[in-house]
Amino acid sequence: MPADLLEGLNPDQLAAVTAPGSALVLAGAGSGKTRVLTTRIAWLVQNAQVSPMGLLAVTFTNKAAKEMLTRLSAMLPINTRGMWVGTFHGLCNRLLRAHHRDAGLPQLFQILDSADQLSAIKRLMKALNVDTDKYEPRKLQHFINMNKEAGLRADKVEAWDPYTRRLTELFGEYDGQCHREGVVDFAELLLRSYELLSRNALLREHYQTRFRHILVDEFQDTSKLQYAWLQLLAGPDTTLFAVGDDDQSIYAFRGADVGNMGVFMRDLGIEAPIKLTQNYRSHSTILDAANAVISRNENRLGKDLWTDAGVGEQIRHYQANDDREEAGFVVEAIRELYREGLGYSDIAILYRSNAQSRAIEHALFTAGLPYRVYGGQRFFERAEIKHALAYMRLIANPEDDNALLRVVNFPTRGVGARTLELLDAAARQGGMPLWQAACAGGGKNKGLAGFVTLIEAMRAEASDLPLPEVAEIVVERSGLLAHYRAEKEGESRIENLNELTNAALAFAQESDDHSLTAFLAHAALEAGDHEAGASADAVQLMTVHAAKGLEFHTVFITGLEEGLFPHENALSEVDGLEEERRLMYVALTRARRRLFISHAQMRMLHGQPRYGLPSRFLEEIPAALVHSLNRRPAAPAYAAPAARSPGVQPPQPSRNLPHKIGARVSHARYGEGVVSGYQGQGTEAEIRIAFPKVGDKWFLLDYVKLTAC
DNA sequence: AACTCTTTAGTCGCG
DNA sequence: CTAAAGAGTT
Repeated sequence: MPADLLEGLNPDQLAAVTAPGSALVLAGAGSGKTRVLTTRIAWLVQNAQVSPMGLLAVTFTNKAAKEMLTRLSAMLPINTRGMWVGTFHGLCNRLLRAHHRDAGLPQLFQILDSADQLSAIKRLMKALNVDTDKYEPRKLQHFINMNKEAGLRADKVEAWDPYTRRLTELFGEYDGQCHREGVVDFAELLLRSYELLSRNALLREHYQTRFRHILVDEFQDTSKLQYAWLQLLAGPDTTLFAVGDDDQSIYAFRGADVGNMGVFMRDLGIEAPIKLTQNYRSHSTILDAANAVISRNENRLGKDLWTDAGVGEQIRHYQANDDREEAGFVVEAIRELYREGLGYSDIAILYRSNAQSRAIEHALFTAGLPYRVYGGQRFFERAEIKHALAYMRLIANPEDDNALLRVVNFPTRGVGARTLELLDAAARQGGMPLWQAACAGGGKNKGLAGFVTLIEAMRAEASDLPLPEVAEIVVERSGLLAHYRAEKEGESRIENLNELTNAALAFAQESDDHSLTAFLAHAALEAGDHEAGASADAVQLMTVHAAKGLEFHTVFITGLEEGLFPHENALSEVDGLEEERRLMYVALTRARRRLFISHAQMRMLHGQPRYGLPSRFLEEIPAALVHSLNRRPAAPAYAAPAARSPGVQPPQPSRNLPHKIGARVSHARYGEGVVSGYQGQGTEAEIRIAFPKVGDKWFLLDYVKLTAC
């Protein structure tokens, strides 16, 4: 009954769920966003008689898509089969597989993840004899992806200077190589399916009539291209329902464009967004702090979170002398919380950058407290798994040069650099893939011939077997298992290889397409949460970015120092500070009940001491909401460095000059020298040292390691 | 081909 | 400092 469905919704949530036309929902942190989204889908099916076939819901992460489906099947008796629910990339993949001919792709096109893409780019640059000092592969990768995300192919990029012109040329060459090899990178999935829909009117109209309702989660994270893609899918009679929070937009650096929210309202003639401001997560002290901080931003649609859950505890602030002491404080506080009966997994420790986790991990480890660090290497990105997948890719398509190069000599079988050089030359001469060249001239090199035989044998053996057995055969026959058995530290790698069989098994059960290609696409699109011990009771360590969407009883926000949080690199970017502030807003709103914030006056960063002022975000939290845990009111935070280098004018307050001009210092490579000057600001700051033998040298102050002598 | 030494770079990171 | 990639050596 629909009545049940809508029970317990607040008036704003109800308005969102039952919105008659297109709507933009401004959903604050903890305001029941996912519930609104799933309830609306259920309501559309039950009440508005919309067929599941006519629904498309798109999210950013596989996790969110999965959760939506799980909740939905709990709400609805009917099956969710006909619905299109998934990530942008997942849905584009689906579209391109279904219409691969129209999209100009081979039926079994492979998906390159970012690492694959980078190695493809390196290979291309090598083949074209590009100077990789002048044109860095990573830069080119970024250039390509940024342009594709803006919807631009190489022939559409406007390049005014020779450097950009060359990059654009290489972009074109790269797309040519991808086309020849039948591979598609992540950005290409989107661009290609956008182009498919925009060129093919028949196809476009088919989907436009099919999808009556399109729902978008985390709309503030959509890029320009993703928005354009959505517009193509939405026909004149399609209702669009977008949910997002401009205050939680923290992914501008990877193409997200909050401006889409305003554009969306204008395009669809929406007068005002539906605002969900009642928060069901935190006490009001936490929300007041978050509201106060975010209110300093100028570019926002504007909303304040509120709750009827009560005031709650004050926020606790701790000022540490250094990062070790900060970590020690966190450990002590956690012990206390545990004694009070809190589970470890109810506690999260957040930091701005990954490098900060080391000190905290060390303290937790020494104290014997269980912890789990989020966002390490993902399952399908581990070297041994990528090796196994490369063999599987070769079974599916031996002309996959990327895959061949990855494993042609792994485990080693006597195919060295020289052999590869010859192979490459032969392939280029004949204008064919490496595999064909290897087959043709295979007799010359014993190892290479063995490789060809091996792959062919594996292909033959695997042809009629179910997916999990194919995985098993690949792992065994390729010699990977034997190789890692012989290795001293190969234990966990062998476990992972066995886990691959499990992953294939799980995939075969969940998906209705059991093909090898489908599994490979799955591996590329879902880097995988196959992590061991994920369910254990452990303190959760993660970056603020990784914490988005999660909530914890108790949250520690560490490293609240100028230059770190807000990060100095962000300050030089347009709207950088506002994005950092949104990041702080996300961090604050993760806490349900108890919030600790801390900063250190000194911290070791890249092996160098760094003195930081307390973050401005600390001052932006109203003092009445904060309780200081330092016995004495903290001394001015910036006393130590000034005292350390008397007489030296710091170029900026957040850095001290570690050595006086004229001081004798020692450098690991050049030996002893005399400090002769400074220049530059921020990360550019350099120190000049006169060495007796090599003369004057400039070093970046951030990285150089010097000892006084 | 395997191993070791040197060099380099370092914000955040979904698919 | 540290991890990873590249260069150089045996």
